[in-house]
Amino acid sequence: MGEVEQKEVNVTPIQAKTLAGKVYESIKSDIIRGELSQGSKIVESELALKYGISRGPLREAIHRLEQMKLILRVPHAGSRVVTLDIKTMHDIYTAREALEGMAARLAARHMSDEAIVSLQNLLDIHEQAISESEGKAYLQEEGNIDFHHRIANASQNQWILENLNGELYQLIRMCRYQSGQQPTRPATALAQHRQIASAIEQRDEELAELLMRRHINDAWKVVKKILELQHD
Amino acid sequence: MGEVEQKEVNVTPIQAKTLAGKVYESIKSDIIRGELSQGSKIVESELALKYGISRGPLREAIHRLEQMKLILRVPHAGSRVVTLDIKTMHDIYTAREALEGMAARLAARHMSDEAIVSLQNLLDIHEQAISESEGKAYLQEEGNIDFHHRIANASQNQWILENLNGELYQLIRMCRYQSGQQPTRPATALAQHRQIASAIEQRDEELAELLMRRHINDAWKVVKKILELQHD
DNA sequence: GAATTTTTTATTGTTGACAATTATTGGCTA
DNA sequence: TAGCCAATAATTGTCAACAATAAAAAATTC
Repeated sequence: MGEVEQKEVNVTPIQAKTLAGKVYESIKSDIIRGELSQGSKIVESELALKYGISRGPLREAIHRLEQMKLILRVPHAGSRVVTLDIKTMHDIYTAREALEGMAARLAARHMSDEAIVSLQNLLDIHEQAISESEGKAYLQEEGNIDFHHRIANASQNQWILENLNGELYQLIRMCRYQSGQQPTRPATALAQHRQIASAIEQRDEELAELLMRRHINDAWKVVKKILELQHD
Repeated sequence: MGEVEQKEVNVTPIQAKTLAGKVYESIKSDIIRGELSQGSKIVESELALKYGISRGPLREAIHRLEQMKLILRVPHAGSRVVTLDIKTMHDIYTAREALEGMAARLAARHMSDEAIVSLQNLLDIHEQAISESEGKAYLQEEGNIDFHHRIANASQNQWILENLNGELYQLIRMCRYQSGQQPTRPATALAQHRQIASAIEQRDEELAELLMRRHINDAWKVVKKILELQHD
């Protein structure tokens, strides 16, 4: 038998074996894609009818969405889809800067040599994708996400991992999706990714954290401009 | 019109106006105080009977506890009280270091002059309490918590605020409570608090973050020793 | 006697009806 | 007509019974 270990990491392993879980995924998708618009009211009986389930599991789905900060709920008054204004997004990017900076530091400490090689291979593929197809925005975006996921995984910190993958990335995806952000500055981002990977390879924790924080801060500046342009 | 802005921050404003909310608070207290021991199984019907409510709101309370990472739930198999082993606590303290370090940086940027004065007054009171009553462990602990709360509030970052006050502090309180940790090194902690307050007063963001991270890292070392001593 | 299959039991997931609360509307008074 | 109060409607919170799933126990077979 091969000693190949299954690198299955618990990144929301489709625990949608229950009705509430499935509906949670559906509504989450609707919110991120903007089908349920920001700030719109959530009425339990409506959604229960729409998804063909009773109010019990739907309620549980709503609670999970509240946990993911995708909806805001006030007792006896119902719930609304979250509104991603500039202040909210700034808070999120700042928190992300802190957590992912720490994740990069931990990755420099814990990432295996093979994982580092694999990470750099990923960046090679990313570079190729950029030069070959200048329009393939989607692939570039996926590559970007993949890079950050690997750093978070390599941190081996369960709390940071869950919060990055869970709340933060989803809210960022939602913002990106609904503001129609193109894969801005792909070459610049790639260069920064290479720097970070290099710092990790050299086991330079301090530098890895510094570069990651700078990288995320740069990303925020771009997002901020887009949001300001949009909401004026 | 006075330009005085209401600085009311949403620190869990006792939204226990519903049955589920009250029972959530009760169970949370039981878990933190160890009445429901770590790793013990949670049976819905039992708890519903114990607290005199039906399974509906109890289920909601359980979901909230899961959200706060106080219990772990697996579909169709029930839920268990979380077990705070050393690895878990290390993850939590590391995440706290990242978030609260950033909070200190933001506090140095945003905290009002009056709030800074008030913060230093708090430290004076803390110092007095230490010298006067060497045994009043509880008060010292409360002062410690109060200090960190004020920093988190001053960050004006909703995400960081909610996650520090919500999940992280509660898990830390639970660990502290159940391991019977005395208010270790009160003089040292106070000195570090003064340093941090001073950095904030001087609006030195870099220093404030650095000192806060060092402070939390020191606290972790103490906790780690206690846990190692306990679980051997 | 050990292992596997089947039956039983315990626990969670789901449902629809009922109660409580809040928001809305209509009517009344100043 | 404007403002306030009461009645109504809509929505959330709660309950108890039912269905489905998974764990535990018993029985059967090799």
